[in-house]
Amino acid sequence: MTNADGAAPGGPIDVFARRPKRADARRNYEKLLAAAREAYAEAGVSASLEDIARRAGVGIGTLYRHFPTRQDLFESVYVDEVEALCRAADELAGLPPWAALAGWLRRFVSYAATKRAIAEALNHDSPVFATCRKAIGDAGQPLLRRAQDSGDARPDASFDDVLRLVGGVTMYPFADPAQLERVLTMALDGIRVRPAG
Amino acid sequence: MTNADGAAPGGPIDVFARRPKRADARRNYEKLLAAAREAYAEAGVSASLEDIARRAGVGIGTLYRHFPTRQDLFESVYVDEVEALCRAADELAGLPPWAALAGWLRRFVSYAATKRAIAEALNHDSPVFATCRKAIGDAGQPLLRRAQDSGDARPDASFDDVLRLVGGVTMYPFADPAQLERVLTMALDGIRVRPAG
DNA sequence: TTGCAAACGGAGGCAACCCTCCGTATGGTG
DNA sequence: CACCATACGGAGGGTTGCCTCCGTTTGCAA
Repeated sequence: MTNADGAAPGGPIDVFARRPKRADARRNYEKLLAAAREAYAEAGVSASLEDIARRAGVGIGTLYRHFPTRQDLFESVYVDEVEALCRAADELAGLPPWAALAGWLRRFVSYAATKRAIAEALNHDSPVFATCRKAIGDAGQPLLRRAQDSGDARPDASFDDVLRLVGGVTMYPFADPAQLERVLTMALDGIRVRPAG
Repeated sequence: MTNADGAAPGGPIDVFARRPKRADARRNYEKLLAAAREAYAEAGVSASLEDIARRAGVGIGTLYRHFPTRQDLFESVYVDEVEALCRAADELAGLPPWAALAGWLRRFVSYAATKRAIAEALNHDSPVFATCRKAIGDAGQPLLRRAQDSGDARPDASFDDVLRLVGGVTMYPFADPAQLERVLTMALDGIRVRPAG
């Protein structure tokens, strides 16, 4: 699923074709991505670009060369996250239907929890976001369908419904992990078909 | 529960003692609150103060006289919302346990939906927020307890758990009201005790 | 080693926002 | 009506962030 040459059609989301080739450029590119991830987690989408460059230890000019617009930087970070999420779906595919769905949704939560900022920007429409949403759907939908076919998940829930419910849960950080667990359980119970007896 | 003189102990949250007395001042005060509500809904907590003054049709100086800090303005708007929410709990008290709880939670959602900004700030600690959180608890807790006593709501859920679950649902606006309804139903189902057969 | 395309850093001009200060206007009371 | 405490508006100084531009540095291929 990961192929050596970064440009294979149908491979990872195509934004990656952009990754620079020269050694120093590439190094800075990665540093910027990491710094941005950090800054978004702390300050939300409105994190200052100059702060990001500072964190990365590069000049502001370098940031702009790699990511001409704020949106470009944001999208690149986002794409990374989405890829990880999609990979998780593959890994869970072997489990029984409900376990696979629940496991993936938990993963979804932990991804959304650290990256509040990501959710904030999901509205903005851009081809990249559209692609990513589709990628998430392709990864998660089969899990939901399977859980519905096996009678575990309620048949009237759409994939989007489920993401909204589960994604909302961790909109704000939980001080107590046990509470996250309780709330998440309630959410999953809301998705599950009620047992007959 | 609402008393004519604004300063009675145990009456509405005491921030309101601050409301100005002169007619023009009072008018501007209200215009600023309304403008801020609007701005927060559109731009989140980081809405520009100058924009708020502009919307209200008053000078920036006037804004600062009434609300010396950003926090002051924010809190005043917030307190208004919380009061409405508390009033709703009283009004619903006559219904059967589950209906009362579910009704209040729906109200809670609609309050949170328009005011994304409010949720954003729930973390910040300040005496006013603490008071408001307590007021919300005082209003809603009894509804939950009653629904738990009657066997409708799951006994292992804390009030805070419930608010998190339901509040998260509408973190992002729903284009389709029917979807909001579906998702909300799932959330409420997660809170409800599963019927025995 | 050498040469140059590619990449780097950050100064600087511009815009938005924050908040203070003060001269002007006005509601309400005597 | 006249007075003044109260309230008003917005100019202006300071800060921060955005983004462009260009002189300097560096990877790498020949």
